[in-house]
Amino acid sequence: MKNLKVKAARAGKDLSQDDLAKICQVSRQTINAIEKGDYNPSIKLCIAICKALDKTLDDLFWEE
Amino acid sequence: MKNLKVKAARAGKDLSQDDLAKICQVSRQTINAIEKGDYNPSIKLCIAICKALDKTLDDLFWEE
DNA sequence: ACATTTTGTCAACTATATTTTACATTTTGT
DNA sequence: ACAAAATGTAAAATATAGTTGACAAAATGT
Repeated sequence: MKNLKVKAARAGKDLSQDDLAKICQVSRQTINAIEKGDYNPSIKLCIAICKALDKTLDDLFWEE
Repeated sequence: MKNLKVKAARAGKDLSQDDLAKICQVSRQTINAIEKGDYNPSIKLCIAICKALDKTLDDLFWEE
């Protein structure tokens, strides 16, 4: 399932996938794959994404 | 750096590393490594640990 | 309409998380 | 003191996250 929360938070900061990738020091394809879903990123990368977007883990990656 | 939050939450549920590993369907060594630190688990595993311990990602894996 | 940026996707490669087996040390219970 | 359970740790193997390069499709701006 897609991660629309990351996509929305990124849009809210007016960043492209490439921008966010550079901030998090990963490839653009990795960010794309995370938003696309069916992916299992590392906690370090999740934290990097959260900090770049001024969100927390619960905001962007928690699921009930 | 050690993850004492996971260790404490696990103790709070009276579970051994092996117990928690079985619930999360990973090896005992993986749980041990996470508590020991210097490790970078996947978000899925972090979520499984949180649910097993009735905590959230921010509770156990967030860092300022 | 055109140029530019952004996004989606693929294949082959590299790095590293996780497993399995195994053993030593520490802790806990009686 | 003893036995059993729990923890720490290590090496070799496997699974998969993340990279790199490349190209097509879609979106955005002028």
